[in-house]
Amino acid sequence: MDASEGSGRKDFIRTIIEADLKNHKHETVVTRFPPEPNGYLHIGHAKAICLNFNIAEEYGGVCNLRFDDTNPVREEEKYIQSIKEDVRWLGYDWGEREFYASDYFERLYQFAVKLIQKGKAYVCDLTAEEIREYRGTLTAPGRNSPYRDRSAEENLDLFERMKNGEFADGSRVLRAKIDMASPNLNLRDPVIYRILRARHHRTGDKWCIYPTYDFTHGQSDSIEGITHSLCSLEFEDHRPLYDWFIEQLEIFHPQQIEFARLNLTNTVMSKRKLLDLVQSGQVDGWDDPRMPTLCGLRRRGYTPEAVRDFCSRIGVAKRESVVNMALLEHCLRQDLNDRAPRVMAVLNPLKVIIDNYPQDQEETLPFQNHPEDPDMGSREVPFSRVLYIEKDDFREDPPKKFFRLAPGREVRLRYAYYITCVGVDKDEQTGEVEALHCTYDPATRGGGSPDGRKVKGTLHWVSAAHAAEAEVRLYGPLFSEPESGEKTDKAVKREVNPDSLQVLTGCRVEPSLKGAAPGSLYQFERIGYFCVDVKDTTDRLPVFNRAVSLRDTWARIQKAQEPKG
RNA sequence: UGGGGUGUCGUCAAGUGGUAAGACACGGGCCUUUGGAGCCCGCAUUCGGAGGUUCGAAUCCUCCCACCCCAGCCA
Repeated sequence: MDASEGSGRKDFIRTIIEADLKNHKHETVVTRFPPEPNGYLHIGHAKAICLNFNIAEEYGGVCNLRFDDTNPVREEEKYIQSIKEDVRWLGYDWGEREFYASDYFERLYQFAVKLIQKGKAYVCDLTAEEIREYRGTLTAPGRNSPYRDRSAEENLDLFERMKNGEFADGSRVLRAKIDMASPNLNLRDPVIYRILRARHHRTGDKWCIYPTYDFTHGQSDSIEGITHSLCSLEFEDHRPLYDWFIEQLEIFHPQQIEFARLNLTNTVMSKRKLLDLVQSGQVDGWDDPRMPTLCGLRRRGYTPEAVRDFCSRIGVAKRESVVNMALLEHCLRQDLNDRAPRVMAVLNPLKVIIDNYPQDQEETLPFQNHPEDPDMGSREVPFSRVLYIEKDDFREDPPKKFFRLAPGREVRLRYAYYITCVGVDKDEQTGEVEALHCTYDPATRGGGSPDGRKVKGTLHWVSAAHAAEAEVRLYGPLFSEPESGEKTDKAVKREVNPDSLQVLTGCRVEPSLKGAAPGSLYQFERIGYFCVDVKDTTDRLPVFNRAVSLRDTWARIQKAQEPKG
């Protein structure tokens, strides 16, 4: 694998792990991906998933899937299903190693009891507001709770009664007894258990007290024998607390290593902001193809291979960064270039009549499914007198470097014939071009020229009488500005990019696309990669989502030609 | 004004005292029955800043600056 080959391309986490293995600090590697089942996974999670699962595989270890389900009011079974589906889709298999923090509730309770017995935890009757007030500030130390010095016996009794449901929700908490003057706020007697009468999706009504995340995560890692607990930067401050629990409890000590989470240009990554987009109706649900969610990317046409390639290319480090969306798109193009069958589709049809092609004649022409991969075979595509080409492929008054069709100009129809534009039909009122008249050269059948003459352009086309109708959805960046406001709240309030979705109706696709399987991927030649939409495609009308466009050199030339202003 | 982090090309990112990898993007060329793909070339005399140590520093020392995280009974 990558980690063992190459010299300079190992990230700091793998460097640490290799040292630990070499020193025999650990003989094996156990990692985990620990999502909270309260939302859908996005590309940022994919970074963590790939990191944890790949490391386990590279070093001959294992990776657990563990749901950190310690807050029943926010978590739901449906998220567990979607998370499992997404991890599986990415191509990872956790085998039997599917765990739940809630499976450890009994043990966690015993851990808490142990802390109380050691005089390291106490039941506190302060209200939430009072606790906050007693905590102090960033610069001022906190004050001890008046309940801090209760005896172990009293604490044990109270804690048991908390568990037994004798007290009202929120009336008391169990706190670790550490140091109210610590400059690290996490060490100022943090709450480790709260009373919460909420039905848990897995343990039902068995518990009315729940451990906090801080009291759960590290110990769950310990219980599972996680050697390297990889998490995001914001937990750096919590590490001393987790270490304190582990030491007090005298249990296996996993090593936490923090890395920077993924940010991407022109989108947002936080669950809250994504939820805002969904709830405000600015997008069409979690799997809207514009969303950076895994279900959104999947529906858009992203492949797990492309996502994994992306995750391996972005690297892992501690500095916070924003990766350019162009890299993600590049990964998809690279993957799909090899695998997507090529087809013809005309998004904005312009009628072309081949004047010298016999009225009632039609024929079939062989097309390669992939010009660089003969193994993908070929197909027959019908040709006839009336065709459609792309509106953009004709200019009555062509600018410099425009290689496509124009009056008097000859171009090649892909795999078909050379045609020359001999006339333009226009609407008398508007002057809009309605159809083109062309002549074809029968000697160029298949697209080659026996006399060796060259044409500068090759156009895609469909036969009007044979083509199928389709709806095509073109997607652009969710937000128009690169810094999409991972940092500021107003960013989400800003509307999504008005050009993020463009729906094209009346598109014409070659007949082989009739009945294309939902989810299947194609390259529309000269346009981009498209995925048959799994939700809205019907028997009568296929819907195609543009996963990513092809690199468009002409667009760049045009842009360069634009008068600057 | 407390604590914890981070600062290397437009964007990611290697480099850990021996004289700045790679990728994306960008620019140029070749090739081409996708203006696609592929191929070739170019792209940081410089590593947040200023001093210092050293024959030699992005790497060590000092000071300074900028940015991020922390005051949930969220995770």
